[in-house]
Amino acid sequence: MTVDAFAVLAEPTRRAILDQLRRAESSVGQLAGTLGVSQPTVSKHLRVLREAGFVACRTSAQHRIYRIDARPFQAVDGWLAPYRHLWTTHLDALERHLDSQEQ
Amino acid sequence: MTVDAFAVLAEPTRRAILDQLRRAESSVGQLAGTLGVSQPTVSKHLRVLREAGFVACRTSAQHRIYRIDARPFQAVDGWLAPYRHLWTTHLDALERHLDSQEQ
DNA sequence: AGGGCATATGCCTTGACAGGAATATGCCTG
DNA sequence: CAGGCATATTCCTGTCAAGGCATATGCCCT
Repeated sequence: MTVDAFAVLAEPTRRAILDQLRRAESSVGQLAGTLGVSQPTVSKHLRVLREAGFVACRTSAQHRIYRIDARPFQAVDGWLAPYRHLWTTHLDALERHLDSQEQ
Repeated sequence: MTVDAFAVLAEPTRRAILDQLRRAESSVGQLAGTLGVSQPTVSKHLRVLREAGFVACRTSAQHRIYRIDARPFQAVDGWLAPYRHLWTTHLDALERHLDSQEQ
C-alpha cells in the first residue's frame, strides 16, 4: 500500500469499480461493460486499485477475475474511527436508554 | 456539499487539519503554526473543507475559529458501510448470536 | 480615521492524473 | 504455429489542483 488510500478513492470511477466488485468478482471486460467505460481505462484504474491493495486478481484463461480485498478499507475505517463519536453521541444516548429498558 | 467528500480527503494537509480540529477548535494561524504550512495554504484548504461541510467557523475578533462538522464524515462512513462486513464477518456472527439471545 | 494584526483572495507556475487511440503481451483454440 | 480474444501498457494531450508570493479584506485599538 505505497499510495494513499484516500487518493485512490477520490476517483469516482474507481469507487464504481469497487461497488461493482463488492457485489461480485468480475473480469475486466465485465466491468468495462457494466460501467460504460473503455477497457484501457478500467485496466488502468484496476492497476491503481491493485497497487493500493483494494483488489486482487486471479487468472482464468484469458480472463482476469478481480475481487475486493478488505485491508485498505480497514485503514480508511481506522482513520475515520476517532471522528465517529462526533455523530454517534446521540445514538450512544439512545443505546444507553435501550440498555436501561432491557433491565 | 457540492464537492466530492473523498476528493476533499485525498489531500494530506486537509486530513492533518481535520486531525488537528478533532482535538480542539483552532484559528487559522494556530493551524498554520502547528502544521508548519503557510497561512494562505491553510486558508485555501479551510475553504475547501468549509464548502464541503467538513468544518464550520465562527468569528472572534480578528480570529476565525474553525471546528469540525460531522455530516460529511457520516457520508463517508455510509459509503464504507457495505464494505464493512468484509472484515467484520466474525463480528457479524457475534451480533447474530446476541440477537438470538435477546429473544 | 489610521495603523496593525488575522485572514482571505488572486495570479501564476508546476506537477499529477485521467482518458483516448494505438499497440504490446499473454493465453487459448483450431 | 497462426489467429483471435482479453487484458495491459505506452504515448499524448487537456484539465485541474496545490503552493508561493503579493495583495485585498475585515476587524480591532488608540
